[in-house]
Amino acid sequence: MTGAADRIRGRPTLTRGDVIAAGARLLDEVGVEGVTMRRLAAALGTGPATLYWHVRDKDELLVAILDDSLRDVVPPSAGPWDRRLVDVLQQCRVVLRARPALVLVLWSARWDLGPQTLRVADTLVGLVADSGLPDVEVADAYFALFSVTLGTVSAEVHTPGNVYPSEATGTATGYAHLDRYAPGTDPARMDRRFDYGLRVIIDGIAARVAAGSPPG
Amino acid sequence: MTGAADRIRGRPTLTRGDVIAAGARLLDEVGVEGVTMRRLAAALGTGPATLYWHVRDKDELLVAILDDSLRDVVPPSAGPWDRRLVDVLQQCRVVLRARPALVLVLWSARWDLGPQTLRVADTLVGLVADSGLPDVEVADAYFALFSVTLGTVSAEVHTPGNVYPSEATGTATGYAHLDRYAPGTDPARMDRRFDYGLRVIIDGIAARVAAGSPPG
DNA sequence: ACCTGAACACCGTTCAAGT
DNA sequence: ACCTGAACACCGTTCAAGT
Repeated sequence: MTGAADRIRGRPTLTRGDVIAAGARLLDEVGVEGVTMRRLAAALGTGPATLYWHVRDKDELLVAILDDSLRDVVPPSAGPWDRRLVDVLQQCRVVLRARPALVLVLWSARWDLGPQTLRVADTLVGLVADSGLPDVEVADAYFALFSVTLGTVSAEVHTPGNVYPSEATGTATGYAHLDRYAPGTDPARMDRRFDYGLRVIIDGIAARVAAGSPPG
Repeated sequence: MTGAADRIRGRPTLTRGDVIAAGARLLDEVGVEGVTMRRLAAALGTGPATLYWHVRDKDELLVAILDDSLRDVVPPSAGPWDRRLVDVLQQCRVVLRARPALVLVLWSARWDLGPQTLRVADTLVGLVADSGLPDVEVADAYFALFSVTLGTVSAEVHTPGNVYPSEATGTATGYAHLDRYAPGTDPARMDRRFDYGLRVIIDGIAARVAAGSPPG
């Protein structure tokens, strides 16, 4: 009784790929907290126990969905290192914003991630290295860029349309600097803020490279 | 029947402060995933329903614990803006590393946070403003520093002793840049990485300020 | 004002048993 | 090899009822 034979009749055998694809679809439909082993099973017309034949646990499922999502990230083949870097990180942001649950998977920073995830990470680290930074600094600089990218997604996803109180009410809140510089996280601002974050880090990298050896 | 009168006898009345303090203690003892309304109730010798008289829900409890934890963060009273900034962020890192569940609360970036949390945020934004950056850029630069701080805690807390495979096994993994630049997240490395992340952003800020008007 | 018991509507995971 | 039902050991939250 192979899956293929089954698929010819009305009773298709579930594959690991089916489970992951359905998981991704569920993530898109019901959001972060809606993804449940039981709900996923129901969407596949089976019981929760069945899923555990195809994936070890919920965490492995999320790692697999992340990997599948990153398949579409394709680095540009030409251009200066910083433009290519920003381009790839922008693609990552788009992918992660659509499936915010995956941010937590990436934060855990284990290295038993899928091949697509590692491919993207490898690409990014390579582009940072192209800056001319000393070898020991490459991973550290990569981490800063990575943090800003995941941070942007985290901030914009949890509370869309999130304006700092003094802007909304027009009255001061008693926190002078917050009132003045308005660190809200509404979508329009996060677009600018993401680009700015990457830019300021890239400027910092360029300054170090230009200085020849690391200052301060 | 006031709380004070009760406390004189053996039957002290529970206060909101008691619940929050016990919550913080539980967080320290059992870690992120161990903090449960039911477990917290048990630690206080009562049932879960009782807690809901003192806090609206679990989220409000975590916001309150975060705020209480940040009470100890005290900005240095003198020194150049960048040294003070790094000092405060380092204190934040220490507090958050002890209670990693709170990182998620901060990422959600709502503004109905406690007074201590807003005080620390206000201080940090003020210090960034002291750099001389144009007003519109202050919140953006703050966000980059904030991201690296929370990112560092996230990465080091989820998987302590997390070395990239090629370092552990001595064999290449097929990802050339990852193999070469070894982006592991073990504690010793995260110490350096945190400082580096802040440094590279501060250098970027300084470069912008020096340039007079923002480049690129 | 403050607390309680009991319930509602869920979770992730395991495991013996089926085909 | 793959699936199932039923159970285990939990969750957060609500609510009528008690003192």
